[in-house]
Amino acid sequence: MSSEPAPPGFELPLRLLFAFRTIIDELHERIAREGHPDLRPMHGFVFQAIGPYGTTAVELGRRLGVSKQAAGKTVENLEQLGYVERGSDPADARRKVVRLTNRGVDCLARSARIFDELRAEWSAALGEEELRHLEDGLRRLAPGDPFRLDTPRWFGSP
Amino acid sequence: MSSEPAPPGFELPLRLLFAFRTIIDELHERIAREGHPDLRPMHGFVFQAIGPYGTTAVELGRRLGVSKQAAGKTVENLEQLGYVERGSDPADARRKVVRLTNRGVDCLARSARIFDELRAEWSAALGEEELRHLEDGLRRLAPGDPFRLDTPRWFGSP
DNA sequence: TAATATGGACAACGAAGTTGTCTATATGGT
DNA sequence: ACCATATAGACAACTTCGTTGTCCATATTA
Repeated sequence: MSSEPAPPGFELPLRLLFAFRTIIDELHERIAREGHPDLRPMHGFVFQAIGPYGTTAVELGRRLGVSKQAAGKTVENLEQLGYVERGSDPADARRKVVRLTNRGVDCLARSARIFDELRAEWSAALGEEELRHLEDGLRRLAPGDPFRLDTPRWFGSP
Repeated sequence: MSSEPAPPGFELPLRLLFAFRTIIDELHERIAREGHPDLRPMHGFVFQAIGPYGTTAVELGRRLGVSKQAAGKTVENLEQLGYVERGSDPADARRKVVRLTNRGVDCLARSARIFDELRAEWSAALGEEELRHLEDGLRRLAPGDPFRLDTPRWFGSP
């Protein structure tokens, strides 16, 4: 039993969002300094969704929770920025496989490293024990694969 | 020292976002069942930003971290939905005060109640002690007022 | 009183999603 | 082998929601 009153319920979601933003903004800032200034916040996650072996626009759309057209546009953008390239699949003439370029792989690697660094900083600030508690709590509160980041859709219109 | 290896750094932000989405989706679902089906996810926060005494579009934009024009459009939408109304300020003929209608107040009250209910459910699932730890950790990791939810802008384009 | 600052409206634009439609290619049942 | 169906991708039109730029009315201040 805690003697102090519980905070209002709306604080928790705001804190969650704010903490998320803080991490992503920080990542974005650092990766911009490392030679990727034209990346948008969610691109790192798109790279993760593409993966090292490539995928197709349709599959990417499924993973990200958006339409295949939207995924196609994202791919087009990333292609113009030089992060991905499209090739044809010899086994299926319909498919066009999206793969990371060297620049894309570089970005993905840097992003992973910076995420680890950020986590290490949080661990130092909070204590590793406490941070694991936090992660564990989040896992229990919202179980499942958090990878479908279909935020645009749900943050957008009905 | 923990003997198990730390999870990859990118898991934490995904968990944060996922937990946030879970709460907001749940709120949205419940408040739709209580007579507010046309509310979009962030409208509850907009109501909070308007507050019980009303505000102006410019001030609302400042609070939400968007341009005054964007805030004005949001107000227009909410006005058409019957959640807010605009009146003139006798003390300043330039200002048009945005106030919640009865329907808006009802929605705000329900939203606050549901947020509290959701927090209570999380408290039951996790233990109040643990939940407070979690909230406290988030406060320490991302200190400051989390109310500026300028996600649209930062999730959008550069 | 004149210069500046502020609130609000209108227009044009951009980013990123959506649905709908079309073509090309695989796949599977008869 | 063939036709029906399913899938991948491209293109177009539209919506939503943000942006900047401009303009006017009203306060505020030098």
